[in-house]
Amino acid sequence: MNNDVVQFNINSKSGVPVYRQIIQQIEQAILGGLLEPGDQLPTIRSLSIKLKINPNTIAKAYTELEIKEILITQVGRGTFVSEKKINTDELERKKKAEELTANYLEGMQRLGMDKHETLDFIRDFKED
Amino acid sequence: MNNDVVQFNINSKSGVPVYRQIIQQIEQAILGGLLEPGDQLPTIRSLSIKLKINPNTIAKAYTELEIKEILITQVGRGTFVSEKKINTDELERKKKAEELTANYLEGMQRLGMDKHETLDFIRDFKED
Amino acid sequence: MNNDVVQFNINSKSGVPVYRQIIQQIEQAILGGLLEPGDQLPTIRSLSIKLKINPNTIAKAYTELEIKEILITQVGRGTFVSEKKINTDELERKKKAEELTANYLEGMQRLGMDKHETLDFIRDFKED
Amino acid sequence: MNNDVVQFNINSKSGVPVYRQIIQQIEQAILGGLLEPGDQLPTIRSLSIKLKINPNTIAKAYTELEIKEILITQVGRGTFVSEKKINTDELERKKKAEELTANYLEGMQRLGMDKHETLDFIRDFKED
DNA sequence: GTGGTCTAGACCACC
DNA sequence: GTGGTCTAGACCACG
Repeated sequence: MNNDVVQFNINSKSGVPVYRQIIQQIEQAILGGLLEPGDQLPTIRSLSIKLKINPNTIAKAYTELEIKEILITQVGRGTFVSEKKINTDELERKKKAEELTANYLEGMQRLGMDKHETLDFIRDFKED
Repeated sequence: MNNDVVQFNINSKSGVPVYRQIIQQIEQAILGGLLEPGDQLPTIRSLSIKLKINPNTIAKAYTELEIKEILITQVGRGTFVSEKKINTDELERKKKAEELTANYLEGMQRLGMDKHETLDFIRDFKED
Repeated sequence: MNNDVVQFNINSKSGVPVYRQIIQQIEQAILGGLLEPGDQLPTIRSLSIKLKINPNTIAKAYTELEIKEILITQVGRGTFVSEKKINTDELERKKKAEELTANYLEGMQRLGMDKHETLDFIRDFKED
Repeated sequence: MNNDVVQFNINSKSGVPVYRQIIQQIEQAILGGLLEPGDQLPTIRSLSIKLKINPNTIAKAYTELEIKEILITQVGRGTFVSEKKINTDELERKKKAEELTANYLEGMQRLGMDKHETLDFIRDFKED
């Protein structure tokens, strides 16, 4: 069995708090359907080892998502995607995608590329 | 003359320090050619009013860019893009673009869109 | 000026997490009108000294209330009662009072006092 | 015979450990005379089903009360209130009642009700 | 094994 | 001065 549905990608130099990067990536994974209601998330300890991050930092991310009722945690069992508040609706997803895209296009524009050039750049971009 | 070549876009909720966002956006603008050696930057006061940000924060960004010799401040005249260290070289620019793009594609993938769908999404995306 | 509108009363032996006691008492104070929108809460450091508790524990309580949009924090200024989501409505207050009362009456009943005896007990109870 | 003399009331969200809530409520029931020396307690299994709680948790509560010599377990027969150490003395009971009452009145005060209003509130309070 | 609480302490961002 | 982030480590509750 493989819990690694979410490929966490932490950039500790970006200035974005690590715990916030985790929150964002979990939220995106839920919106994108990678994580579905009832799915178990990696345990705090396993993720902390994998990402080489202090367990408390992972816990902080999970806790915030629990307060928002996006995750549910059961001590002794693990942390799961909430069955209730599934914001998987298409609108929310589109909104997040637009936000990401707007930010991205702005960044590329500052680097001197308009939308057309950016599209070309992505097309030539090697997927890792 | 118009100082508003750079369209600053500050997100105070992102967790990225504001001064760092300013630095990054100025650097990108220089790399992208929007700002050229000798160009004047907005004064601290005007930018602080426009972005509704504490002047100290703008000053901190400018100071850091001065230390990097990317900007030069001439007392009583203003702050300018340095003639010296222009990192406009194509490689640096491409590297930044690749970083931005990789992050972006990862985010979109988590939202359930592959490269092809993302390209479609950008094409349909209305520029603000 | 006196910030001590809320008389925090922490019982570290009760088994209820300290940070949760703080949360509960702040929520009650807001519902009861002791704390009003815009009011500043004691700073993390001052409260941590007063209650002889680690600042992180206070911060954890404030953070949870911020996620719930009950408090707003401005770094460098302090933490304040949110202007927006004021749950001061009478219904919410009554609900909390009923919860408290039900718990209390159950406890007294287990100690062998019915409602009538409990009312007598309260009447004779010396306020400290 | 009816074992349901004690109306257990577990709140798993309160932060108070479940096993501690059970202990407290049994102790209160003994102090209040609801449970008398020699009375049988519900079996671990039946209580775990009724309260939807892990049997280990019930066992932990009973064990701790055995250590305190408040309960006695007779293998194959069940768990009983000890004949020996009955802390039914009036002073102990009054102390517990005062503690409960002080906490309660503080909570109500934070919700904006003084002793008089609280008495009215209890009078109008419908017993479940 | 799981997550939760709390402490102590370092460093950062912002006013 | 304010709060925020992160680490390290101890101990607890629960399965």
